[in-house]
Amino acid sequence: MARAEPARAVTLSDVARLAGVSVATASKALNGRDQVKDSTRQRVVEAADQLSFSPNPLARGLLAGRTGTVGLLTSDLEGRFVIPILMGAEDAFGAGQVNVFLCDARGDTIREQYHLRALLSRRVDGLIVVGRQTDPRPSLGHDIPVPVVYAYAPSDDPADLSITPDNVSAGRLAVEHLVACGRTRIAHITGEHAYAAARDRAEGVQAALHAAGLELVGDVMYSEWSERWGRDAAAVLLTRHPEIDAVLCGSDQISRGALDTARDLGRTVPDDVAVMGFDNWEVLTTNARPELTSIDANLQQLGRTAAQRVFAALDGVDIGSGTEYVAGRLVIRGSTVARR
Amino acid sequence: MARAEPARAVTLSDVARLAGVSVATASKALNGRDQVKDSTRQRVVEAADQLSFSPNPLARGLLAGRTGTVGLLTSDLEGRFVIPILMGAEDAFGAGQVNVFLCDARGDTIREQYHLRALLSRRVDGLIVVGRQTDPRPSLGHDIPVPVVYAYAPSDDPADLSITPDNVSAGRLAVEHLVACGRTRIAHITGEHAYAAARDRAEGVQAALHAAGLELVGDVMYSEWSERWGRDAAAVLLTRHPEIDAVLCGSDQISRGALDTARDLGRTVPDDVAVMGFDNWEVLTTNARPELTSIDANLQQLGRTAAQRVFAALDGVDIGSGTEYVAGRLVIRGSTVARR
DNA sequence: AAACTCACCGAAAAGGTTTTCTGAACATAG
DNA sequence: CTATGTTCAGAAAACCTTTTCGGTGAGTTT
Repeated sequence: MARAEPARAVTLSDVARLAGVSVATASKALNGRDQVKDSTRQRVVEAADQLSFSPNPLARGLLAGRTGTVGLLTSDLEGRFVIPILMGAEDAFGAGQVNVFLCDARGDTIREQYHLRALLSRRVDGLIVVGRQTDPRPSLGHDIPVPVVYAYAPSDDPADLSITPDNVSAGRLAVEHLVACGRTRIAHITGEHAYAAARDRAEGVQAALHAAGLELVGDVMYSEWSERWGRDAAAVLLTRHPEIDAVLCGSDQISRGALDTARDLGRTVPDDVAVMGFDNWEVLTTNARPELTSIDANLQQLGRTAAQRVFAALDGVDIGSGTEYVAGRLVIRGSTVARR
Repeated sequence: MARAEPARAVTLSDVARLAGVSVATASKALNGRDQVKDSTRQRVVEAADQLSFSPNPLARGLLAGRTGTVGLLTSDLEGRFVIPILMGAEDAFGAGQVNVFLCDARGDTIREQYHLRALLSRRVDGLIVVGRQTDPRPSLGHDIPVPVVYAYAPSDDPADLSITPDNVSAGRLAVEHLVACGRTRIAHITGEHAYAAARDRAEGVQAALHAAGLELVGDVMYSEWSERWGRDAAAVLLTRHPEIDAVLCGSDQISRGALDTARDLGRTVPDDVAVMGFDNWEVLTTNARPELTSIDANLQQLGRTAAQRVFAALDGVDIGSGTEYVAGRLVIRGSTVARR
C-alpha cells in the first residue's frame, strides 16, 4: 500500500512525559534556552531522540509569526531561464532551514494574484518573483507584508528590489572576445526587438565596437529567437557581406542556425568566420560543430543572490531597492578559437 | 523599501466582532456549516469581505492534522524530463487548495533523506518523488506516514505506486508510423544501454518490426544521448547499409545528429530516408530541417496523474500499488512525411 | 533563625481556527 | 398552559509549541 498508518505524530508532551518533566521544560531544553539543568536537558534530548520527535512547524509558526517558508512565484516554468534561477534559490534556501513553495502562474496575471494570495495566507516569510524576460514587469505593490525580491524580470517600480542579468555588459564581453580574436568585421543577428535582452545586448555590442574603433557590418538584425531565423539571417548576411569574419548571435539557438548556414555556404568556422551566442545552453553549445562559444548569464548565481537578499531581509537587514545586475561570463569553445 | 509594514493580519475574531457574532458562529458561517441563520451568515460574509479576511492555514492545519501541502522531491531539476512533470503536478494541485514544496536532491541520497525529513516534519499531506530516469529507484520505504507516488522513475518496490512512461509501446508506436509510411528498411540508433528508456524503446521497436514481418537493419546502436553520437552512428549506418529508408532515433538530440549526417551525405529527408526521434523536445524538433517527427511522452499528463493519485489517497481512496504506464503520442512532422 | 539570593521547574497564556456541546428563544402540539 | 421540538448562537475545548512569570527548595548572609 502506498498509504501507511496515520500513526498520530509524536508531540512535545509525549517527550515531556517520557522524560518526566513538563512540556515547558521540555521545550526549553530542546531549544537551548537556559533555566534548565544540564542533566534534565540531557534526559529530554534522549527522550526526544528515542521518540524521534520533530516539532510541529504549524504550531511553532502560529506562535512565532514565522513559518520558515518562502514563496517562489514564477511566470513560466517552461522557459529554460527560470529553471536555473529556481535551482539557485532552492539551493540557497535549502541550506538554511527554509522550504520553498513553488507556484507557476503560467504568465497569467489572474493566476498570479491567486497564487500570491495563497502564499500570503500561508504566511510565507518572503517572496521571490521570477519572470521569463528581462523586461520590467508590473510590481506586486507595496502592501505585501513580507520582503519581495524580483529575479530575472525586474519590477517596474524602482522602490522594489530586482536582480537581473547585465545584458549590456554581456554584449560588450562578447565583442571584446571577438576583437581579441582578431575579428574586425562583425555582424549581429538577434531575437525579437520587443525583448529588452535583445536590445540591451545590442547596445553593449555597439558600445564595445565603438570603443574598439569598429563598426557593425550591416544593421542589427532583429527577428525571432529561433534556429530558423539564425539560418535565414546568416544566409542574407554572408552573401551580401562576404567580408564578415564574425557573426555574433543573440542566443545559442540563433548561433546554431548561423553555424548551419556557414557550413552550407562552404565557410569554415572558426577560421573563416567566427560564430558565438548567448545563454550557454549546453545542449546546443556542446553538440554543435564546432562547439559554440557563448556568454553564460550565471542564472544559478542570480537565483542564489535573490535568496540571499530575502534571507537578509528576514534578519531585519534593509536590503535596499533598485535593480542589481549580475554579470555574465564568457565560455570559450571551438566556434571562435581554433582548437590547438 | 522592499519590506512593508507588518500590519497584523486580520483574524476571525476581527470578523466576528465586526459582524457582531462570536468566533464560533463566524467560523460556521464562513465554512458553510448549517446551524446559522441566513441573515447572520450574510452579515459575517460581508464583514469578512470588508476586512478581506483569509483564514490562517497554520491554525487550521494545526487542528485538522492536514496542512494542504505536498512535497515534490526531485532528484534532478536540471534534467528536462522533470520540468514538465513538475508543471503538470503543480497545475493539478494548484487547482485544488494545495501548495507544493519543491525540493531538489541533486541526485544525492543524503540530500534526499535530509529533504524528506524536512518535508515530513512540515507535515506535508503527500509526496511525489520525481526521478530523472525511467530506471527503478530505491523506495523511500514504508514507514512514511503520508501517501507517496513515484513519477517517471518507478520505485523498485512493487508495493509502492509508480507512474512512468510506457517506452515499450512508444517504440512500437514509432515503428508502426514508419511502416505506415511505407518504410521497410529501418535502423535504430539510441542512447546509453544502461538506461531502461533506451532498452524499452528498442524492445518495442523489435516487437513492432516482428509483427510487421520486418527486421531491423543492423543491430540496435547504443551509445550516448547526444547529437554527436547521432551524427557518427548515422554516418556508419548509412554508408554500410545504403538501402536504409528510415532511421529511428532514441531521442530528438540523436535525431538532429542523424539529420545532419543525412544532409552531409546528400540523402534527402524524408523522401530518401525518414528520420524520427523520441521526447518531442520542441526546441529541437521544430527547428530542424525538416522538422522532426517524434514521440511525445506526455510528461505533463504524467505529472497530473501523479497529483491526482495523491489527491485520491488524501480522500482516503486506496490508490493501490504497482507501476502505471502512461502512453506516448505520435507527433508527425516533415522528417517522416513529405509536406504536401 | 530570619531574610535573602539563586537555580531550576511548571502552570498558564497565547497564537487562530474548528468542533462539540450547552443553552436560549421560539414555535408547535397536546 | 405545559410539554416537546426546532433553530440558531455562543462558550469552551482542542490542536501543539513557546514564553512569561510565579513558585519551590537549597544554599548563603546577617
